[in-house]
Amino acid sequence: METLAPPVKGRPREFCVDTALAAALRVFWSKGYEGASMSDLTEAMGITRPSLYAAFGNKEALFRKALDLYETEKLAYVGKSLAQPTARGVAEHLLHGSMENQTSTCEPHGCLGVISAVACGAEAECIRLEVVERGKVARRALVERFERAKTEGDLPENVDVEGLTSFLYALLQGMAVQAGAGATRADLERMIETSMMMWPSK
Amino acid sequence: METLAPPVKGRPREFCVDTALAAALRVFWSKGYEGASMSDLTEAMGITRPSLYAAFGNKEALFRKALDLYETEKLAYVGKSLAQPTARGVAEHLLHGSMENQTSTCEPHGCLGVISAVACGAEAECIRLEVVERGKVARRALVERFERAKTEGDLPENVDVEGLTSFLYALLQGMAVQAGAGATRADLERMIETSMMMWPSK
DNA sequence: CGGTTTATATACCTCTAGGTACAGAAGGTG
DNA sequence: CACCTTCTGTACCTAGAGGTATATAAACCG
Repeated sequence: METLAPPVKGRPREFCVDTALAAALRVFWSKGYEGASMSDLTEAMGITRPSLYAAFGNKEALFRKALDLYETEKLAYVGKSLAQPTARGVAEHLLHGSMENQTSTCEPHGCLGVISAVACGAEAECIRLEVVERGKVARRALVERFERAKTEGDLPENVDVEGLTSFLYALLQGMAVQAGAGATRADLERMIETSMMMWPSK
Repeated sequence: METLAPPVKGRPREFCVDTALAAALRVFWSKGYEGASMSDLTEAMGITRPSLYAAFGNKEALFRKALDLYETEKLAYVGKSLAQPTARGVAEHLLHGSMENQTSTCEPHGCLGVISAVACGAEAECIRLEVVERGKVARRALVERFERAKTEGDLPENVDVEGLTSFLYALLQGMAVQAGAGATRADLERMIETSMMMWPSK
């Protein structure tokens, strides 16, 4: 852990960096990178502007740290999903995990990744590229998992793994859009159930 | 048509409103409502700022007109899709039409509706609501079409129509996200083919 | 205690956003 | 021709964006 040897020189900061970052994440999550203004952020984080800059660098660096936090904390279910014994289990776990993540009553709806991957202004372009890139990494893991499933015999031979991955990804992304637009958990449950009824079985 | 009785008083305008609107649509389509600045718009439309305001009102009104144009011109395939004889045909036609619309070589990728339905700043909130609302209208048409399909016997009795509609909608939305993130037409073709292999049949 | 270091708070910077005032140009009409 | 109406172009407005200079406050060290 990084809690070793805290440089205790100088005036101690009056806020908790992790708490403030969590607050920033919630703002980005609900408004997107560009939609979140520095004033929104400082207000939600309960700190002043110079404190924010001193602790996090600038808006872009803050966003990246929030994105890291989102991945490690809110997307933890992805790792568990990939570890499911069957391809069907992977898909099911992923869809349910995503649904829970996106329809929590105490956190913003929708998906930070999807919100950020959709184009907005020009200044956000490099942010967009980074988010898309992170998404591609996860996608590759999914492709490999399904290829393994094929060799293990729990996916039919004639299934196009790339196509199936894009399909599942589309469901996840679509779910994020719908959750952001106000779909309820029950709505998404029905969607998932219908989807899983169609999932290819051997 | 509205070409009747053009008020020929005063200095004639030096640009074509329809052409300018089409240019504005392309800007909104690629950058979203907030991402498109007035300077982006005037430059693409080839007119000055006061001309834009005189002809279209303001940014929001311009966007709504662009959205109308998008629906009537770029989403014409939706009507044709709903007219397909079978539920499977409807889904297939919709997916292919959407793919073509979103991966044209001469127009922006992705879907204006999805870009605009994803949250950004606070000023865009009412725009977002309008776009979401328009999406719901189309969704209802799809639900009705699938209910008809069920009575006509080309969808299995046990299919949850709402769930199936959310499912198809998710695919369309996911496709838009992927197209915006750089997916090629070939990528989407494979996704569609895989999806249609799973489509419920009687 | 004074000196050093780091955090806070106020007040400010520049730049761009959406939007507009106003003077001039281009057409019809008497 | 003068006159009225509408469009065009420059130049401007206000508000808010991201970011920072500076003075002060709070801890340590010697």
